[in-house]
Amino acid sequence: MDAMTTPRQIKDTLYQQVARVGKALSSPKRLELVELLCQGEMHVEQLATEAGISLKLASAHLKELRLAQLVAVRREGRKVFYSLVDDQVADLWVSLRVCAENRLLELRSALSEVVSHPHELSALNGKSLLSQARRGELTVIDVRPVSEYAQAHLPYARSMPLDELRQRLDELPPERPVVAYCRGPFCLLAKDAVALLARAGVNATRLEDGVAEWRARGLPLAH
Amino acid sequence: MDAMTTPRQIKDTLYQQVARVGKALSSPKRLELVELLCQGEMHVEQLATEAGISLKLASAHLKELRLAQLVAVRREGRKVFYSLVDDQVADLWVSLRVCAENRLLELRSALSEVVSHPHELSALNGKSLLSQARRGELTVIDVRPVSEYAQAHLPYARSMPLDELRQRLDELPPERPVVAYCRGPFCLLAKDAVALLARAGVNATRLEDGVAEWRARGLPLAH
DNA sequence: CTAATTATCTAAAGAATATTAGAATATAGG
DNA sequence: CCTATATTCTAATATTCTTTAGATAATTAG
Repeated sequence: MDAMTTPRQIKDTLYQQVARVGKALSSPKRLELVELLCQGEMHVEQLATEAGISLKLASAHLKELRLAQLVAVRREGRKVFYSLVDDQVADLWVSLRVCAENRLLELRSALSEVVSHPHELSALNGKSLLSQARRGELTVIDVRPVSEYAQAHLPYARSMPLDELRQRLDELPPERPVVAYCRGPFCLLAKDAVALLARAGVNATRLEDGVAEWRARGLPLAH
Repeated sequence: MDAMTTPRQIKDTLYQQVARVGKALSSPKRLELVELLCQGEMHVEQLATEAGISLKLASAHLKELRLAQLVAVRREGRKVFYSLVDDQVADLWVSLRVCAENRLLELRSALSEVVSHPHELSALNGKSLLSQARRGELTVIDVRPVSEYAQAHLPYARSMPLDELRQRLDELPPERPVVAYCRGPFCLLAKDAVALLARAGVNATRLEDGVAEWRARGLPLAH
């Protein structure tokens, strides 16, 4: 079998290989796993729970991602941790999502249920948000689980996981606007946080970006 | 049917929509069609011939791309022309390819048969190539079919399709190095052109970039 | 109108994928 | 060594995707 001799065979091989990556990104559940991994490394059970699927199915999907070389595995005791191979994969996810958003109307209407309503911080003012946070003119809170905050977060952000937020309201500097962010535009945590804060009388807005979007814009992260 | 109420349902819808784009990019043949469309609009028969598939199959794949909103259709007489919806799609293709190249060893070894051997112009020196071409220190030739050159090409490039090259060797300024490019790293045209030129005693090198890669680098194109 | 060209649609076979359940493997702790 | 835990592997089924062939539709030329 002397494969790979004709131009056609060479080309077929090339596109086939790229399609392996495309195929890895062709399943909704796998995309959700990739987005979770953009937040940092997680073990299989965490991933399965967050994505709302069985541990076995999560394992199968992660295997696919591993075959496409998009994720790396690390065993620690009984737990197996997955992580993105590098930031390029996170960027690819962001590009794919943005491309889909810009094109598919159905996606936009579904997204409107998450982002819902106006006065979200448009993604563009990242730098001004950064300088306002630095000057202490507003409080940036990261409402994801602490483990994700610990791996990477926006500069000047403090960790206030959604499920602790209610009890920790007094930690917020009074009379100062709050900006909450979570895993990205598809994540519901920040939306819930903003609703909770609003009910408590706090002036709160949501930043749609998560760490992956932030980094894809070329903005710095803290660790 | 009051779908789309629970958070889980909303999320599923979102990832499903993005997966539609991922799925469109999960087939080798569709990727090849996308790369061809990066060169400009083409009708179905052209696409089928270039990709080495039947007209029917090409039509079916193009339908998939249309459903994912990646391509647009235009009818002109009996011919149906397809084109990329916008440059963002071309950028996505380039990102996907680069991501795959950086990750999959098999792809790199297959690619080495196309790019083969050393002294290719590394992609990075695009700007210096541009200024050398402007000063007339080297001749840049576009060896793709004229129709593709006509839609977009590198600045200072002249059209010298591969199948006319042999007869038109005398058009090349003598004693000046030639740089040939084609549709991108996966395309064989420029490689063949360089081989042909070398046999004719011309100092020729290949530029791996095609117009999509060139534009994705933020460099200007001519029309 | 008819014939020829170009492309899409429909249907069907075969290949590949998603999902689930049960068995197997690796590790930690007793 | 034995047990519990965390995960992967295997096998099976339902679904979806790719590909081909035949029928159909749209357009142009005569």
